[in-house]
Amino acid sequence: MGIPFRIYNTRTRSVEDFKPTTEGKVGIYVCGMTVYDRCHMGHARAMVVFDAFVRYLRFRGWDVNFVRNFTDVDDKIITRANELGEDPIALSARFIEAFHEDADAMGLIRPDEEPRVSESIDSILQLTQSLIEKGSAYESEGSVWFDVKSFPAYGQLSGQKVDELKSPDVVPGKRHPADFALWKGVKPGEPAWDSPWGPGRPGWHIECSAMAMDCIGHTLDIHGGGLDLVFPHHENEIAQSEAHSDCTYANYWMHNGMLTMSGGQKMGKSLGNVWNVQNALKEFPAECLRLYYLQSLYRSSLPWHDEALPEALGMLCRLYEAREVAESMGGSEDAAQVAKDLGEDAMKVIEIAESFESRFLSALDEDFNTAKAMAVVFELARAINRFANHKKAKKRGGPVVAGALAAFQLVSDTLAILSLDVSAFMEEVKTKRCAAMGLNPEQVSETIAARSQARNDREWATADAIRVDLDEKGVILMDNPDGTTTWRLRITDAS
RNA sequence: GGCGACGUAGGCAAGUGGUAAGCCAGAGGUUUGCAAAACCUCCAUUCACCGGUUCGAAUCCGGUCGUCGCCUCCA
Repeated sequence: MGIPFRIYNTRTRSVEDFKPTTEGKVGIYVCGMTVYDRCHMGHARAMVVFDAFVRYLRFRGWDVNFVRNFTDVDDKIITRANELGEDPIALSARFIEAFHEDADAMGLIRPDEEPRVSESIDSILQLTQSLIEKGSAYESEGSVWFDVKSFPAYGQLSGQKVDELKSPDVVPGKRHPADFALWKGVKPGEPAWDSPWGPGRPGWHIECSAMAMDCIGHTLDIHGGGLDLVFPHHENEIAQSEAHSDCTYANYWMHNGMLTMSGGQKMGKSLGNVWNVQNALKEFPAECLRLYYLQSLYRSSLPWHDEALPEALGMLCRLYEAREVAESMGGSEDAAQVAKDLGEDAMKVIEIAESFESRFLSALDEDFNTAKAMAVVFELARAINRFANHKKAKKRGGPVVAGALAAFQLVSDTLAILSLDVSAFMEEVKTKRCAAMGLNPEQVSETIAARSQARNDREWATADAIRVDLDEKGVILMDNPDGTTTWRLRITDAS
């Protein structure tokens, strides 16, 4: 069936009702990575956003065909391969493997299809041939160019006008500076495939059109990707696809915003400010990255800074702790009866839990507003904590928080946040933060045992000295009411 | 030069015509052997600036200033 939703369409610059091409189905194609290096935090935003979006769509009953490609034949790959003295296809295969490692570690669902350029050459050749036959492309010196002047609607997505583009490059054989290569004649040291125009390789944009139409059809419901791809990549995709099929190429264009650096710079390797996913995941749980991305609207630019992940981790811990508190509550009475006995804080939990699904999902239904949706989760967490202050909540509160636990499950089902077992999550946090801070968990435990002994002996001065010492190392102690001491690591840089 | 987006508290960030969600930081309090966590209270008469429309605008319109992205590979 599919519950209706609205989504911002880059082409019309407005939020629109989504209308599927086929009842109940969503065909979505997302531009994946050009695989010549590891996935970094900027790429990861796109991956997480569309991963969550697809989960949400499926949860809402849509039959989703999710396709995300690998561009494994490309100038940058060839350049990198030549630098390393490696075969380009081998190099990209290596980074596809690395991407899958990172994607799995981030908890991303695998797309239904992950086409690669190197495995789609036939389709690319057919599409190119078709464009030549239709008069939209021309061959010149072993290369084939798309004739932008033959496509009047060129620029519909980005608002660009062909003749007003900046300092076009001068390439022999091109009729118009904005014409772009569908097929590039072979050059020494580059991979090549046979074609009717001689050996060569696909151009810059043709691969996505070929793969998308292969996997989904002439008309995609949604085409996604980073905002930086709007021009020329997506513009060119539209031109070549529509010139070929005479169908609308994509009904909705959904673009995620960029990660921006605090100084206004973009994350880039030359600046030495790239955090790749592999390294981030050594220090932070995967859901921490998800929360960082999903706490803002997917199409806004998102500032990256050193405290971004620590802050997200703090938020995530807050949510998990609230869930733990709720899960630890017992009792089997009627919820309404317990609430009546325990007062308005209990009523408040029930009230927020009851309206949760509606508020949370309607936020996602309106342009996938995860920021707004997550705010409701925090409201629920606070209500639980407040309720937990009641002495009888632990014994009798279970029925009261049942709805809240269902709400957390909903968050997990749609956004894949709060999807872990609480203790497993806490353990992961401890392991990763210890590694990040260079601490030995066993040593910490021994030190804490010594302090517990001092506390038993009521030697407060000794106990406090140990606390201060550990605190300086970033270890924060929590003395529980039952006499045990648990600990966690400082995550925001307050020191 | 062209195209586009954005400018909401100390930082981040929702809100797109009806009187400012949420997170972090900060101050005070409850709790605690001391802490931590949690909870409570406080923290934007105001949404870059200037005009306009309206009973009413952060939200619509016009202008000004500023920031960013794209126009070359880019999530």
